[in-house]
Amino acid sequence: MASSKPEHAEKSYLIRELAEEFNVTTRTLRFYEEKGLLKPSRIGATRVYSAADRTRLKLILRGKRLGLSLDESAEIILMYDPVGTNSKQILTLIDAIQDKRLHLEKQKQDLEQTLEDLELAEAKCVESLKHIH
Amino acid sequence: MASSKPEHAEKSYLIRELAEEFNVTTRTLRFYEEKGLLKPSRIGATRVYSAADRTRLKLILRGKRLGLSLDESAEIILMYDPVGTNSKQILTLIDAIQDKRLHLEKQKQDLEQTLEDLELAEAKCVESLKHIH
DNA sequence: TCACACGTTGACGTTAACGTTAACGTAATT
DNA sequence: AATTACGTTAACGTTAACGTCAACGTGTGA
Repeated sequence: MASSKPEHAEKSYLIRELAEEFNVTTRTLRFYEEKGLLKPSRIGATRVYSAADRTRLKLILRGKRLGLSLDESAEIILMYDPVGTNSKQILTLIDAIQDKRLHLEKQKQDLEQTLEDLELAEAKCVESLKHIH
Repeated sequence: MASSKPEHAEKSYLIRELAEEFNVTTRTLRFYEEKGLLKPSRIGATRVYSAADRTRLKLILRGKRLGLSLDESAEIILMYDPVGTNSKQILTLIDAIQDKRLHLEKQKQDLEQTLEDLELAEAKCVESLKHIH
């Protein structure tokens, strides 16, 4: 085989492709890059996103749906892959993770409470419908 | 008893009290009022918040912790007490409630996924600590 | 060759949710 | 009477997360 292409090259994406897939604008992707959340490589000037970039984007957007700021999402993403091999740094990281988890657990409670309330509200609506007729 | 005070007057609050209890600034409370989220009564010029106001504030802040905008929280709060006696309006409301519930259910999934991820990240950290020593 | 679709980098505009400052009134202490 | 502590309105400032130009380069099919 004379081809110079590696057999298992990782999938890569152009800015437009990623934007369409996740339903964000290209401006958004460039903005995330400015903030250091994505670091696509380049071919000439045009950005080329790796599978890892895609995953990070996914996580960012998931964070957004949770109401997290971009910085908070960035923090969390950093927690996912081990940065420091130093044991002191790891301990710090564990602390941070536990903090975040506590916060999210609280959020989960709020969420469940709100869902309950809405369920109740809906039931009341249905009930009042019965009595109208 | 010659007292003119009703025996079971509802509890009321000054702006400072509410602000301190919920750890927000008085500016925030006034801002919420501008947006129509709170409607304290007045004694002269100074605001007097009722128990109902307090509850609404609680709901607003719960919404914030979920990442909702003030407008979204306002919507939800409106869902809690029946506005329209009209059956068409009630049907519309039920729809809106179901929409919101769907959205929150999605958010709950995101949240649980993130919690799982963090749990895993923490476990990895703990593990790597073992191998350092 | 020329339009056209796609990419790029600035740079200014916009909205939400308050913060901050100014300028003032009022009620209780000192 | 003066200070202190609280309240008020009005208005401008700030930050985050993009939107929206403008001005330009690049490849490709008619």
